[in-house]
Amino acid sequence: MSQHRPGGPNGRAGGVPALPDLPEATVARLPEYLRALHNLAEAGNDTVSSEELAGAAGVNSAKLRKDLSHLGSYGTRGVGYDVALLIDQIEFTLGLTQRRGVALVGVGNLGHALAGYAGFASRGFRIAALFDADPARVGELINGLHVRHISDLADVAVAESIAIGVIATPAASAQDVADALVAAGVTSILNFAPCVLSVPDGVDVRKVDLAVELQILSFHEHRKSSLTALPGGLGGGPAGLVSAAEPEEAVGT
Amino acid sequence: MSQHRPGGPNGRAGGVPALPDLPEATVARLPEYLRALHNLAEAGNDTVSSEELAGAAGVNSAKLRKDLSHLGSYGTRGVGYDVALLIDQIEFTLGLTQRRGVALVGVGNLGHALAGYAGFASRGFRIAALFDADPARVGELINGLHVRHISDLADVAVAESIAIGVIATPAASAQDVADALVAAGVTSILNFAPCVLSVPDGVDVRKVDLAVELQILSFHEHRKSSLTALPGGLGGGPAGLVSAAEPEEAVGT
DNA sequence: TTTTGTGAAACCATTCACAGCC
DNA sequence: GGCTGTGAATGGTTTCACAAAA
Repeated sequence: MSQHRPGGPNGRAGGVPALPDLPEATVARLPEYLRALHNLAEAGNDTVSSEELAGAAGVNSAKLRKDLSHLGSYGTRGVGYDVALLIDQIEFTLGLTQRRGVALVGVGNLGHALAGYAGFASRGFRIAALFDADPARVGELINGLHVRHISDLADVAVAESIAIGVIATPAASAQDVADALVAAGVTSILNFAPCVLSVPDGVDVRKVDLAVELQILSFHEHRKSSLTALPGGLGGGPAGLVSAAEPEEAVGT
Repeated sequence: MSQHRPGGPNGRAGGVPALPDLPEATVARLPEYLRALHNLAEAGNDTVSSEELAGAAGVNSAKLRKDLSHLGSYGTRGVGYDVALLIDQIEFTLGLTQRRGVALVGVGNLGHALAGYAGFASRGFRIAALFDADPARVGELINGLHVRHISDLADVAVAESIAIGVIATPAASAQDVADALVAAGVTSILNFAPCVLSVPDGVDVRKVDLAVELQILSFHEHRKSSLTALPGGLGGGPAGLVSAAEPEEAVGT
């Protein structure tokens, strides 16, 4: 599987620059750079150095530069990066120049919150439809959208040109929902249910499991607390505030 | 890197096996194995092969075996792993044998949902206190807990022996909240606000950004749709259901 | 024979350090 | 002089393939 397509050196004249395929690790960081850049732009910065931008995104500058170099980047030596230009570059790369439609399935506790999350709209997505399997919830109005029954999924997905499905159901129904999404032509799924989904090749699934995040933190807590018992000590106490002041100003959600 | 502590084969009789430090990638997968194991146990399995367990956890078996070998694992050649034993091992490693207290700050849209999320309680955590900066919300009863003002954080953190803080506030206040958590002695933070936090050494931060997940999916959508335009084609259509049947049965949340 | 545990190989990601350009 | 872009070095992760154990 190793090599990418041979087509190679992407300095093509005309249209689309034919997406060089980026390392996954880089892709996962681009959204973070984008957020930091938007903050900088709002604060009135025209250019930014790799050092500054890296700081605002929480990475080191070498990594940032290497990441950006993969996009065939647009920096100027001795100066830095043009903020506006870089925003455009990254938004194009992430496919955010078209606002993608998202279907949210499961309007329970979490689904309800996601449906109301302003961060989606403000970062390039449009929640286009809400679904639930429970007939009692169908018709409910959430954030300006009516909840529809999941059996309507296929019709709505086409009509609203849904690209991405978000599953916020209990684990027991998640696979059925995934099957329905795939059958409706959805090829990207964000899964909040704590279970593994199986989907055909060509469909991407990303999983977010809130309890897993806590468990990972728990591991480190566990390790830290057993270290304090050790000879070397490592300074056990609550460690007075050190937090370096940050340019990061943050737009409201 | 290769070798763990020289003390090696940890069939020690008495006390704590003194945590070998695991690769981060392994730590991040243990919770997934644990979930799969709980499902298997509920389904009545006593033992499981690496192949089966890997399938249920969505990884390949070589990776699973290497991960488990880092815990000085307890498999039997020719047979597989003892499910109950492995559950204990992983729970111990993750520090889940003690139920950790969690403070949740910010009871807006998302915070509200997190406060009601049953998955936390069922997987080793106890939401011990809710906080908000908005006086209008203080006193509100959510899922059996009263919302308290954030100025009480330090007192409550000690009284309830809070180990982990969850930030579900807007980005603009997240750094202040993080500072307050750190000052109160919290050394692990799960941050849902879309911003970078700076914290002293020794404090762990994990970040979950819902919009970032969608943006990563968007990238792959973008790539897929530009590939369909290419000569090779790669089979563009919605691809009929292939989803292999899975043992995965899933406990309700 | 089945299945684990693990060296060795391959792969991917991060960091270093500096040449090249502004 | 300052800063980007990038080869080369390093370090971590995944995969392979098989010896050893039950």
